Amino acid sequence: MAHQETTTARPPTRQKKRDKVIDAAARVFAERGYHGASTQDIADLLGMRQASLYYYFASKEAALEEVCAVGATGFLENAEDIAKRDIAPDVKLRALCVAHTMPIENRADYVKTFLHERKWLPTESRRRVGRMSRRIEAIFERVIRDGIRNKVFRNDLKPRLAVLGVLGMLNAVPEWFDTEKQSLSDVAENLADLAIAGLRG
Amino acid sequence: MAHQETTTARPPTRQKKRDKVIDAAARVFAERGYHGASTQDIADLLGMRQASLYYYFASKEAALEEVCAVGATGFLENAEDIAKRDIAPDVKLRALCVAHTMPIENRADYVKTFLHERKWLPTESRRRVGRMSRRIEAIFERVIRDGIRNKVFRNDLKPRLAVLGVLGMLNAVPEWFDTEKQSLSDVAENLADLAIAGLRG
Amino acid sequence: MAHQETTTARPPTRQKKRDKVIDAAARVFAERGYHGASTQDIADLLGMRQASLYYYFASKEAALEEVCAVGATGFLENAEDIAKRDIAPDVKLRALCVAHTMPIENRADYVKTFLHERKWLPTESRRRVGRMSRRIEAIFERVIRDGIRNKVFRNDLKPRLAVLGVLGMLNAVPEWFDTEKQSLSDVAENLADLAIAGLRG
Amino acid sequence: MAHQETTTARPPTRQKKRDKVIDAAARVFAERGYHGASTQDIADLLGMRQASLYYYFASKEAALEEVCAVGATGFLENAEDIAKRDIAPDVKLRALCVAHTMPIENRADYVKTFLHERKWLPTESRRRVGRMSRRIEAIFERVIRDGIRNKVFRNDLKPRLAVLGVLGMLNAVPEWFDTEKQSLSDVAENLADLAIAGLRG
DNA sequence: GATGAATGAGTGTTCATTCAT
DNA sequence: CATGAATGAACACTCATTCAT
Repeated sequence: MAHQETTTARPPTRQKKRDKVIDAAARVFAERGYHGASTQDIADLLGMRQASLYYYFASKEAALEEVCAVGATGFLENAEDIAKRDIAPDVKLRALCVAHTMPIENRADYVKTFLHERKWLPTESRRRVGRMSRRIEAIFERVIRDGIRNKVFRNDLKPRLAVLGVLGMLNAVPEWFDTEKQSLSDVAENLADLAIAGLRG
Repeated sequence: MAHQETTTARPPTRQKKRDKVIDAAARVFAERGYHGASTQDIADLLGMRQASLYYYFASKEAALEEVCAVGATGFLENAEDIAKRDIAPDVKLRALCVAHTMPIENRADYVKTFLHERKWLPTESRRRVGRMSRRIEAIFERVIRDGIRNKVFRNDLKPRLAVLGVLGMLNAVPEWFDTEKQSLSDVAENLADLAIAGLRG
Repeated sequence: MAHQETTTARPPTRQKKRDKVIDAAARVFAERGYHGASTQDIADLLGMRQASLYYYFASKEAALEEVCAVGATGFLENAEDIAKRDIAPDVKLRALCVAHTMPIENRADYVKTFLHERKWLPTESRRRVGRMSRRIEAIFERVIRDGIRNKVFRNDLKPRLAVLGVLGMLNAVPEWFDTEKQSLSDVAENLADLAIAGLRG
Repeated sequence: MAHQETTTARPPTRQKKRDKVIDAAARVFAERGYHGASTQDIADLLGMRQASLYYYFASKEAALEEVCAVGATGFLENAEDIAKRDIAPDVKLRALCVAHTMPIENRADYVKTFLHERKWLPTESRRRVGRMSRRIEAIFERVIRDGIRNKVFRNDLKPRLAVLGVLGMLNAVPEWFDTEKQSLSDVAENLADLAIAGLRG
């Protein structure tokens, strides 16, 4: 598997290699922060020379944007999928909460980078990534408003604030979660309980 | 602790100036992140030359530790004060939540730096600051356990997880809070409601 | 000389493409200077990949030499042609001056590169190109000496100095000449007037 | 003289050192061209580390602008001085020509850099330097127009073109002038003769 | 107290060139 | 013919830190 690169199968190689480079960038950005990470660190992780990275991305900033975009997309796709379902607001919110923790396991580095490092992006790309963030928040806000209207949630809630509270709670997970000590789905269910109970009042 | 040598000593001047330097460091670390901040940035903010900073702190890392310590202390002092009171667990938790948001307004830069940048401290000092973090968490955990025992909170709660959920929610506040658009005490009360309702179930 | 191998050979395609490559190099060298030009710039102009250029020239330096040689040849051929004619020195000088400005219009990039960038050639090829320069100067010097002998020009002239003066004046043209604002032949006649009047005294 | 730096005299040291740095930059830019020159080359010439240069200038571009400005000023000051004199146009033009060659001897590196490298300056500073160039040309143009009006010069002259011709001739001097083989003032007089004779017709 | 001067190490990035395909 | 991939060397520039004054 490791050295099939030279096999007859050509198509995968190119994109696969690029993915590996972005993977390495995500890992290094997640571990050391954007400014604390050097392109040399990324190259080391790949066993490449630093200059060779520039064959795969135009700049460190471009790599950061790509990593952040992947991180945001991980959240968004799940959320948009669930948003479409025709289910009760509290059930939907639980699904959203659980889904929101999932990328933390299989895309941890992308998620961490998206959450903590996107602020260092240059204005232009920060806005692009910011738009994705707002779409995620909008999905949560909609389900909360629906819940209030349906009397599933308290009517003294401030929806925007509730969103920020719930997402704050969920987004903190990658900072303390440890695969070896906990089951992510357990954690997710427990936090969803907390959130839903909090909104029901 | 290390730098209290001059605290009680000569009047204001010496210490006052030192505080301003640390203030500037806190501001710059909060705004640009530890690795994104240069000592030049700090000097600029003070109208000093970069080299002069070293009269006030031994290294950039030392400045970071001091800022983080102040940030943590802001949380800790309030929390320990409340912990001692003899009040019902839910009332106490509300007080803790509200108190935990307070430093966000008057010590925003220290708090942000403590929350986001302490991870870049060298092992030794990271541990020192980490110990303070754990004391804060311990205070929250105790009140939650008390609440469960007193049947004020649900008994299916996992206390540690609940703590991390609540603190995640609260610690996210500085990322989105905007003094000009909201009242911090309103926000604090609303989030406390969310937390307590979440734990009551 | 070196690259005439393919000249008379197979029809256009091969040589034509090669000419385009050298054309692009000339343009880029003229616009950005040899050191400020990258092979990538040349490739961009051709819609090629950078690596493909090396099929057409052995190195950036080799391309520079070729461009310079073409530039020098443009001057030389005209001058040698005129030198052979049996006409009065002042008439001949006028013809030389006018001819010397011609390549500025149809070979501007080659001429500019020859004039300004040949100094960056490695010793060996710089000498080859330098020899052509000196042949051009020699032609001008001969006609001036003839003019002095024939009393068409002042006899207090220092021929070498006069050559350098006249050529300095003419070689500066590409720096300020603008096809859209002036007619090159007008300019040429006027400068020739200046030169001849200067030599006549 | 070389190692008086440590003597009791303080004032000179600071500015003197800065001047030496710019001197070195001028020399390196003149010899290798802006793009062919590395800041390392400049540092080597000074026996400094490359990083230390940045204590004296903000960027390579800033150094280039400063060198060019000095080069232009060398021309301008002389020319403006002469322009004010109340003398016949042909006499004045001779003085201008002679003066224009002077900086070639004592400020050769600055002059060469101004003439050949100013085109690589970023737009903003290129304009600043360009304005100085135009002031020089304007002084030459004025004296030529005066000469035409006074019938000292031919009335079929195109003043702008004549300026460019004369300046082209003079500005080429640094490319071939060799202190050891010629006397600059001889050269200057001879070229002035050429110019004036050319304009008289 | 504060600073001017300097520096070593490292930063992201560019570039001419090579070579297997 | 042409290119994708890679690289070593160099590049301008930044930075935390030091130290004599």
